[in-house]
Amino acid sequence: MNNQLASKAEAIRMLQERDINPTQQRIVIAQLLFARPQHMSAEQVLMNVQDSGVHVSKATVYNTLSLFAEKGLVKEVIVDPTKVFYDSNIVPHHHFFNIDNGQLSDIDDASLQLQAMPQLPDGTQLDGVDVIIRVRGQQQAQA
Amino acid sequence: MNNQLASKAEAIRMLQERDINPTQQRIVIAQLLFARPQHMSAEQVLMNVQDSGVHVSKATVYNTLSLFAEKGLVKEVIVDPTKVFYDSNIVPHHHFFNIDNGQLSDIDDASLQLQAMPQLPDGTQLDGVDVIIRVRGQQQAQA
DNA sequence: TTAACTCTTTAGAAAGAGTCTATTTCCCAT
DNA sequence: ATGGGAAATAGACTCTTTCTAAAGAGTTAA
Ligand SMILES: [Mn+2]
Ligand SMILES: [Mn+2]
Ligand SMILES: [Zn+2]
Ligand SMILES: [Zn+2]
Repeated sequence: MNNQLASKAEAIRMLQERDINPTQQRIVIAQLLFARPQHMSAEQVLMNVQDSGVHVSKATVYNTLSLFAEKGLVKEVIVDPTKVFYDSNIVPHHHFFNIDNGQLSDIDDASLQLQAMPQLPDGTQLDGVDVIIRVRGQQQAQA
Repeated sequence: MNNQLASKAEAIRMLQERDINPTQQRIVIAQLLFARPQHMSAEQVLMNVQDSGVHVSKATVYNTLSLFAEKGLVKEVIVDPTKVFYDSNIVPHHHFFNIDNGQLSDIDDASLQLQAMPQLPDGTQLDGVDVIIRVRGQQQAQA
């Protein structure tokens, strides 16, 4: 249903652009994530990579996702108290989160703007703004 | 530093208003939470209640916080991947989250408005909107 | 070629938040 | 007092994430 991967060459290029040593495991995880803009949990990454025949350990998946987030290749989305989502779409945008089925989806950036940025607490700098619109309804998760 | 409790009578009244049977444990947790608007984790609630001399189990703290959330007495704030915060301020408002020290603070509601509500995904209803402004800086957590 | 070195990966143990279960306790109506 | 439903409890358990100690890969230097 979702088996397309980004090319190996493209994955390597993306890693090198961010000064990430393109190891086998990092390449295959990048090919999976950057096949298209998507939201994946660590467990989904692990299962998808293993299904593709490459052996990657759980620790490496976590290490790699953290590294990618640190280097700005993916963005962590904190919205479900039970797990972190990694977003391969790093264009600034916000999210719908369906609390009935756990589905996370992007909000068209044009359709949501903040009126103004509030003054930040003293001595702090802006890191980012996350808007989550929680919705209910639709079928339960189909996984 | 933070020992004031809401009165027992007030706590009981708040519980009864929401059709919650005012048991000993629920009353003392309510006295703690509603002493003032604040954000607490389950663990903080457990420790504070136990410090006050009342014996309450971990399971009861979780059950009670879930019940309060379900009944609308508190609001869950999902912002830190390692734990849920319970907000005793249920007036609609948004949050600053300091990723360096884990501090959660309220944004004055007047200073942050959404320009418009995007169209929701088909077949879904609005549950709520959470805006989190992540900031960096200041000392690490003082706990 | 081998040795040394650094970086990465790995299995599995460990940590921590949250949930579940079986039992006991509490509270109230009779 | 007693019976019964609701709530609380200890502690086992689950699940995500992190840590640890050891093995592997790749690179450079002799
Ligand atoms: Mn959790
Ligand atoms: Mn976690
Ligand atoms: Zn997204
Ligand atoms: Zn708040």
